[in-house]
Amino acid sequence: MTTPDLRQELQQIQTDPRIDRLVEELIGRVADKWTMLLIEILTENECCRFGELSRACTGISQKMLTQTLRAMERDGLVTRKVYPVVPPKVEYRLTDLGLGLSKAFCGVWLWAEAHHEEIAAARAAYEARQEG
Amino acid sequence: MTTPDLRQELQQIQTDPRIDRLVEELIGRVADKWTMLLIEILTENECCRFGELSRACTGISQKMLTQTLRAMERDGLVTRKVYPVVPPKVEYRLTDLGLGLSKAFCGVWLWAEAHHEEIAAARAAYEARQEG
DNA sequence: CCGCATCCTTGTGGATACTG
DNA sequence: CAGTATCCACAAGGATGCGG
Repeated sequence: MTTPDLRQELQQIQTDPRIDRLVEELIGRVADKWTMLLIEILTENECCRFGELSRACTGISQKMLTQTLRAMERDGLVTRKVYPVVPPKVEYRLTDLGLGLSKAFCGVWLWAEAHHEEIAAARAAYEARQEG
Repeated sequence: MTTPDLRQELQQIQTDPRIDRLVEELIGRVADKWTMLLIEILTENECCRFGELSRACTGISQKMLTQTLRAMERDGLVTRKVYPVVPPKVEYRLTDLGLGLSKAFCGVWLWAEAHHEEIAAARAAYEARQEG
């Protein structure tokens, strides 16, 4: 697995506390389950309608879907194109900014795919320890 | 900035829906603000006491700190070592698993550092559009 | 010093029903 | 089809006080 040392790169960034706060807030906004899933989906099929997203994003409620998409649009991660036809047609697609985030998330997905068994094991071990 | 194509790697993973659900759940667990911050902090200073973490992790409440650390311990991301002394002394440090996640998060941090201004701009533009 | 227990407030998110 | 609006349950999360 190819893992370059992004860590070093990160270490070298000047740390202005005010910017840190902004960045942390941004992380809080963007690092949530639905946002990550939607970005994944929109990376795989470049252009999606509301209903497609709704079906692809298993378990999400209409409300959360709308809400998350709005937030992403606001943050410039996706564009929302409305066609003035009946029945209505709305298309979502990632912006370059969103695509960048998608790439950044790849590492996390790969990590999760690679280690979910280890984590299940760790949990089992933890439970076992509690009982003893 | 060095960004290898992790995307391709990710694409090639076989997608068993059952595993996908596990992975998504894992993402939901791990992709939260406090977890990410604590991992950052524990990457920078390898070994931390409770109080240190409390101070380093600005804004976190005692409760959330304990809760998050427990969850991380349960998932095998950190170890918790208790010294039987008075006053009590407890040390936390990342496991190899936790360190791997730390690396995976680097990309997201870098992205956030690099683009927080763009996002602020996107938000401003969005607000402006709403008023018009 | 580390952390659990309790109370209480706020917000998150699901279900349902209704519109252009 | 693509939402908005409303209601409601539950859980997240802060504040405080106590205990090993």
